[in-house]
Amino acid sequence: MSPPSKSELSPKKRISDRIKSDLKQAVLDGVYTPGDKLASEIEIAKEYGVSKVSVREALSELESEGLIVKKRGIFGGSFIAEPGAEKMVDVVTNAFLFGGVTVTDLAEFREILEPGLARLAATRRTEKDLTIMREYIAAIHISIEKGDPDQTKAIGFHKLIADACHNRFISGLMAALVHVFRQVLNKEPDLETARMDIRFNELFYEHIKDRDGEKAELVMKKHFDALEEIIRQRRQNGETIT
Amino acid sequence: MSPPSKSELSPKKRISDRIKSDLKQAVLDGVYTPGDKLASEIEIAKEYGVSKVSVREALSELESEGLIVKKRGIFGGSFIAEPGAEKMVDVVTNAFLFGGVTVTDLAEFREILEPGLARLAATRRTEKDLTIMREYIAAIHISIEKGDPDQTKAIGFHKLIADACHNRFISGLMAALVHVFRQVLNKEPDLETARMDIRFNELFYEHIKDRDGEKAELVMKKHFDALEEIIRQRRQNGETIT
DNA sequence: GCCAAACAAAAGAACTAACCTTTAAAGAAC
DNA sequence: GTTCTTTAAAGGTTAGTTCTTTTGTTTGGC
Repeated sequence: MSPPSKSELSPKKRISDRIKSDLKQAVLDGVYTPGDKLASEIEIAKEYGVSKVSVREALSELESEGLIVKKRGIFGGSFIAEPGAEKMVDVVTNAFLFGGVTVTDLAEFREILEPGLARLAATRRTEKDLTIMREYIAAIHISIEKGDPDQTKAIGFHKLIADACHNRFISGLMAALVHVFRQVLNKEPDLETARMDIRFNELFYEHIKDRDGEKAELVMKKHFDALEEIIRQRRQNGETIT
Repeated sequence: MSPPSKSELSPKKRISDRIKSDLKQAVLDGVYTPGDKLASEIEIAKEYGVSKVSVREALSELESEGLIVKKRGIFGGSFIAEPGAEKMVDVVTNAFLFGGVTVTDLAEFREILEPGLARLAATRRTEKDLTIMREYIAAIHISIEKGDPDQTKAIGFHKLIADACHNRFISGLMAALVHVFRQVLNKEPDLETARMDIRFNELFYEHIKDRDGEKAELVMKKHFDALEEIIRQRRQNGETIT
């Protein structure tokens, strides 16, 4: 019983699908640009000769996909979303939560990717990137002194490194990964790990400041090795890790 | 699931949002597992005391997010989607098309990531992975002999390498990237490039077969260097690249 | 007996025609 | 000038109904 080669004939598309792809194509064709306001639901319905409900279905799906933003009230409507890979966060989160992806998968991925990002960030970083990193490190120091070493904060530094690459895809992807890890991570204050992380961050900052991609990459590798060691120890202590 | 940052107070959630998050939570809680059939739209509507239009809106969005699959006809209904990061393809495509991501961004990302994948694949690959790669190479050879060196096929090998890592996230991500590049790539037959690609693929296959991660990584790096050189030459010839 | 055509029923897809809620501009009251 | 109230447009929701798809079952012809 061979599954009929995926999509053979017409799975009888919904009209909402037609509206959706029309609108996507219109954006690609430059008919709409971010911020543009679409016609109202009723107008679109008339235009297509369909009911308002079908239009709503299309628009709702487009919104859940991050392509448009809906606003209520007078002078509300549907607007083409501003560029930005924010929705990547949700999708990666979904892929993780519902797509059979494990934390181990994600950790492995990061271990492969991030040393390379470190190297790139060192060559691309601007003064502004450095400033943001400095401020971030200072904030973590304060939280450590307060005795509240929020472990979910340390990981945020990795997003800053990604941002310093000045590559929108990389920034979006890392934002998503950081988001997932924050949800999953052990939230109990752990001074020892926090101190290790901050030392890494500071060391890393120096190499990035010096535009030393080689060392930045190496430090990142060592950082992941250290994390791996911690995980291994915890596993031995019987802690379960997804 | 969206980060509560942006929105401060109650942007007066829609009821479809409540149904959506309820269902997501139910899946996370293990109430439903992949393949499970949900109650019919009418039943869910009664259960929540809302209209079935609202339920449809929720379910349509969930389907567009890849969480459920809807089937029509008797014995149809809504079913929890099988795990698999297929939807990642659409999201990454969207991030690229509508999120201000350029082909250059993606190429850069691949250049950073894939050498690492090559190394991992060499250590993880199974006999089955090798068989699939062999068959793929053979198919490309045939297409070259036919004088139809489909350039979009060569890139498919990168997906096989990713699959050999046996990491669902990596597989999903590479599927998405390959998909985008296939849409963007020059589709004109180019025998020279095709021959170069196939040589790379064969070389790569050997290293993976020998479980030589070191060499596999190196070959991948060189492959990207070569591609970069081609791009640079084309740019000098005045071709525009997104 | 066997296979094809017709039928039946469940569930999603779509429509109609209302009414409710939100929201920000604009005007009124102070 | 500031604050309160009005108001209209657009999205959000509802109820009831009808259309379409799909697959198991039945029927009928051979």
